[in-house]
Amino acid sequence: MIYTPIDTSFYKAPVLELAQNLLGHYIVHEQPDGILAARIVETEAYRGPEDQAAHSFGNRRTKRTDIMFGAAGSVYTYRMHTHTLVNVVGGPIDTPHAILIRAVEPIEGLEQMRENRGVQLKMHDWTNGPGKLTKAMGITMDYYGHHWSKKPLFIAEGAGVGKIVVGPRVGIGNSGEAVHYPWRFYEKDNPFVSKYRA
DNA sequence: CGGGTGATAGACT
DNA sequence: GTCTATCACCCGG
Repeated sequence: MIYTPIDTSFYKAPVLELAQNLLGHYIVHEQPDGILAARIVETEAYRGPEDQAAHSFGNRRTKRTDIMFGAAGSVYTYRMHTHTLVNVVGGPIDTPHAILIRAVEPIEGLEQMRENRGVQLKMHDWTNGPGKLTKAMGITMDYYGHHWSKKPLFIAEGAGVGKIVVGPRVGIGNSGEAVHYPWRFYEKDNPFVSKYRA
C-alpha cells in the first residue's frame, strides 16, 4: 500500500471540524524495518486560550507548549510519565489549538506493532489509548515540531469513516466548565476506541 | 529542586 | 467492569 501525505491546507479548518475530519484518515510511519499505518478512530479538540483543560490555557507559553503557537498541522508530542502522547496542532499562527489523537486502528505493520507493545497482549489493546498508540507506532518526542504533511511520519487520506459520536473529553480532571465541552469525537462501535471512565 | 503533566497493567469482584 | 499502585521526563527558579 502506497500512502500520500495530505496537503497542509487540510489543517486550516476550524479545530472542531478538523478533529472530526481526522477520523478515518491514516497515520503512517515509515521506518527502516517497514511501514506502519493505522486509522484514526478517536480524537479530542483543545482550544488553547479559552479552554481550561489545554496546556496552553490563557496563552500559557513555555518551551513545551511553544509548538502549538506555530503552524497548523505541526506535531505536538508530550510525555506523561512513561507514555508519549501525540497531538495535531490546529488554528492559525499564535492561536494554540491542538487535537489529541486518543485511539487508532492498526492497518499495516501488525507484526511490528505487536512487538512494540508486547507479544502477550490482545490486538485490541495495542492502540486503544493515547499512550498505547504512540508506543505501537514508534512515535517519540523526537517528532516534536515535525509536520504531519512530511515523511517519515504523516497523515494520509483514508477510506471514509462510520457514524461519528460526540461526547465529553477524558482525563482532564477538574478543569471547570471545560469538563463538559463535547469535544471528543470517535467512530461509533469501533473496538479500538478507548473506554470512557466517569 | 519542586511542580506540572494522566494513562497503563493487572488484580480483584 | 472496576479499582488502584505505579510509572519519568522536562522545565523554571
